[in-house]
Amino acid sequence: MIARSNVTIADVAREAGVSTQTVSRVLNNKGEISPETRRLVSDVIQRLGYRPNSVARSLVTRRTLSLGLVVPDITNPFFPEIARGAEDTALAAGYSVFLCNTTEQAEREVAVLRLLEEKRVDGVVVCSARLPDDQLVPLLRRQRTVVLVNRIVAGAAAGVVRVDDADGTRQAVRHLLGGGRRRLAMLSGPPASWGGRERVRGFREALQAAGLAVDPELILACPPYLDGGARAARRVLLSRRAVDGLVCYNDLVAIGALQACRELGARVPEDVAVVGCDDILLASLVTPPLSTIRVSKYDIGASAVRMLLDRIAAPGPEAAELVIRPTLVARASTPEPHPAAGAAGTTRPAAGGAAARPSAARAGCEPG
Amino acid sequence: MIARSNVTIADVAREAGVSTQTVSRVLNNKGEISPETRRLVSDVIQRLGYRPNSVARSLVTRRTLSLGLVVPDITNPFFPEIARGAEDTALAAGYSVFLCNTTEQAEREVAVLRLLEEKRVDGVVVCSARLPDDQLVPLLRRQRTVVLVNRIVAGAAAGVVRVDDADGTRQAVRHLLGGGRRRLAMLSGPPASWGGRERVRGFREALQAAGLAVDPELILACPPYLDGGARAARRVLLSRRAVDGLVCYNDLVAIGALQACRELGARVPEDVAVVGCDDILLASLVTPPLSTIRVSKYDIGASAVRMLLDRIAAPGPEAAELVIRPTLVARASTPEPHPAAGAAGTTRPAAGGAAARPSAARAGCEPG
DNA sequence: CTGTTAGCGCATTCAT
DNA sequence: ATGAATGCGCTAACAG
Repeated sequence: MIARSNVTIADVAREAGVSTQTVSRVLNNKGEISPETRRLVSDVIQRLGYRPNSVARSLVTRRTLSLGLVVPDITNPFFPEIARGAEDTALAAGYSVFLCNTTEQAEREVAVLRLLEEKRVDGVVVCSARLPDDQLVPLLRRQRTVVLVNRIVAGAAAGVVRVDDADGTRQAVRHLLGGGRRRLAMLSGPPASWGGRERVRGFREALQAAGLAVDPELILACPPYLDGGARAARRVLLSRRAVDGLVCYNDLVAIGALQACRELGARVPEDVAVVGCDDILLASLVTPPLSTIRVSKYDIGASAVRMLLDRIAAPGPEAAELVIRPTLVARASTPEPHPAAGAAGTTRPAAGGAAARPSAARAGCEPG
Repeated sequence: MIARSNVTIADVAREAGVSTQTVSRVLNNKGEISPETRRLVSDVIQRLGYRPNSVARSLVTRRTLSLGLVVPDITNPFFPEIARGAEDTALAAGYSVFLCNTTEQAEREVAVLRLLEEKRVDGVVVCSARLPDDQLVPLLRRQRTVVLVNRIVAGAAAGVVRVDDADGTRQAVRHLLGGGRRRLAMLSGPPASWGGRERVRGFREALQAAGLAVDPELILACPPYLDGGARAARRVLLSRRAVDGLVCYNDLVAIGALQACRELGARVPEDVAVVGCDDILLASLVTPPLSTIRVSKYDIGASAVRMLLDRIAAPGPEAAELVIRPTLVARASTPEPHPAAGAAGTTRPAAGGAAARPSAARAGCEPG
C-alpha cells in the first residue's frame, strides 16, 4: 500500500523517530550519519514511498534543477536533435528541461522567456531568437544564466554556441570548384537570418579567394522551405546565365532546387550541381542523394547545455563562445572533385547515404 | 535600472505602503481592491521589475502549472508534431511542459517519471511507454494526472488518447484490394508494440472481410526503421510468393521497402504497391511519393494535453478515451482504385503530394 | 476593501 | 552524530 505523495519529510522523521534534519541528511548525503540511522531512515522512506518535494527544496536552495530550451519550432527538422542533445546532457546532470516553441513570433518569445523567469529555471538555452537586440537583451538579463545558439547579442552576458556557417559555404564552394564548376549561384534564404548572412559571406569569400567574380544577381534570397528553393532555382535556371552549381541555404531549399531542375530538364549533377545545408534525414533519401554541409545538431544542443551548466556552476561574465565546424558530405548531387584540386575534410559515404546517419533514421508511433 | 529578480512581494508591499496580501491580490486579481491601490501597486511592480516566484507560489497552491511530456525520442519524426500540439495547448492555458526522452530504455522511463513526480508536475502525458504494465502502473499512480497515448494500461486511472491503428490498416488493405491487388503482405514492425499488434489485427480482419485467406508467412515483423523495412521487403520479394502489395508498419519501413523494390527491379506500383503509415514529411518526397495512412500527430498532442487539463480541473476516475481516426492518403506508390470498388474516405492530393502538408515542410537553422 | 496570522516542505544556520 | 529554531516567497484563512 504505497501512499500518495502527500508524505512529507516530517512524516518520515516521525515514523523513524528522528528529526527532519536527519532525514534531510540522508536524502542529500550531507553531514555524517551513523550507518544504522541511515538504514533506518532509508527503510522508512522506502516503506512510506516518500519522494522529496522539489518545489519546497527549490524555494530554499534557490535552484530548481530545471532549464529552459527555447526553439522556434520543434517540428522544424533542425531542432529535434538539438533538443535531444540538450535533454540528454541535462538529464545526466539531474536537470529537467522545459521545451518552449516560439513559433517565430516575437510575442511568444517574450511570453516564454517571462514564463521561464517566473519558473526560476537555473538557465536558458535560446535558439534562433527573432527578437531585436534591444528587446531581447532585457529579457535575457533577467534570466539566471543564458546560452545563445547561432546568435550573438551584445550586452547579454550570455554564452554562445554557434555554427561556423561561413566556413560551411566556403567548403561547399571549394567542393564545387574542385569539381570543375565555375558559375555558382547561391539560394541564400531569408536575408534577416544571421546564419544566412554568414553563409553568404562564406560564399563571397570563397569565390574571391579562387579569383572569381561575384555576380550579385546570382545571390538570391528565398524562403527557407521547399517552395522557396524551387522558385528561386527556377529563376536562376531560366535567367540563361549558364549556372552550373547551386549552393543552398538549407536542405529543403536544395531539395526544392532539385525539383526545379527536374522540371526544367537540367540534369543533376551533370548540368547543375546542388549542395544543401544541415544534413537533415531527408537529404540522404531524395533522388539524387543530396550533397550537403553537415552540422552535428546533437552537439549543438549538448554543448549548449554543457556550457550552461558550467556557467551555472561558475558564474562569470566571461563571454564563452564555442564554434562548431560543419563538414561537407559529398553525395550524388555534386560531381567528384578533380584529383588535382585538394578537397580536404570532405566525406563521401560508401553506400547510398542513409548509412551515414543511422541513429536518426527511424520513425513510428511505437518503436517498441 | 531594472533590478534582478530578488525582488519579492514584500519589497513591493513595503515600497507601495501596503501589505503583501494586497500585492498578492492585484497579482491574482482576487478579491476586490480599490482602483487606486491597484494602480499604485501595479506601478511599483513595474518600477521594481518584480516577477512573482512561481516556486513559492506552487509550494502553497500545490499546483506547478507544469506538465510532463514523455516520449521515446523527439528525433523520431513521429513525435515533434505531438510535442508542438502539446506545448501549444499547454501554453495557451498557462502551463509549461517538461520534455523527457526515454530513448526507449526502461530505466530512463523510470527515471524521468520519478523526476517529474519530484517536480510535482500537475500532469503527465506519456507516449509509447515501453515499461511492462506491472512496473508502469505504480509509477503512473504516483502522478497527479495521467494521459496515455497509444497504450492502454489496466488500473492506471489514466485518460487515453489513441489512434485507431486497426482501422488504418483496414483502410490500407481495402485501398489495395480496390486497386486489384490480391496477394498482400504486411511488414508489421516490432511485435512488442501495442500499435503494431493493432495494425496486424486490422490487416487480418480486412483480408478476412474480403474473403481472402491470411498467410502467416506474409506477416513479417521488422525493426521500425529504413533498414528493417528494406530487409523484410527483400525477404518477401525473394520468397516467390508473388506478393503484389505491401502494408507497412510506418513510413520508414515503407521507404525501406521502396528501396528494396528498386534494387530487385520490382516496379512500384505496377508490380508491387506500397502503403506506409504516419505520413511523415518524407513520405511525400520520396520517389514514388508514398501512399500512407495519415494521422494528425499535432492533434494527438493537443488532445492529450486538453484531456489532461480537463482531468486536472475535474478529477475523476472516469477513464476517458479519445480515439483518433487515421485517413488514407493515396499517392503514387499504390494504383488507382477500380471505380467499381468504393474507396470511401480516401484522399488523393492534386499535386505531387508536398502540397498536402505545407506547414511542416520547412527546415533551417534560422528560419528568420 | 485591507491587514494579520499561519504554514506550504524543505535546508540552513546554529546548538548540543 | 543529531536536534531545534528559522525562513525561503507566497497565498489561504480569517479578521477588521
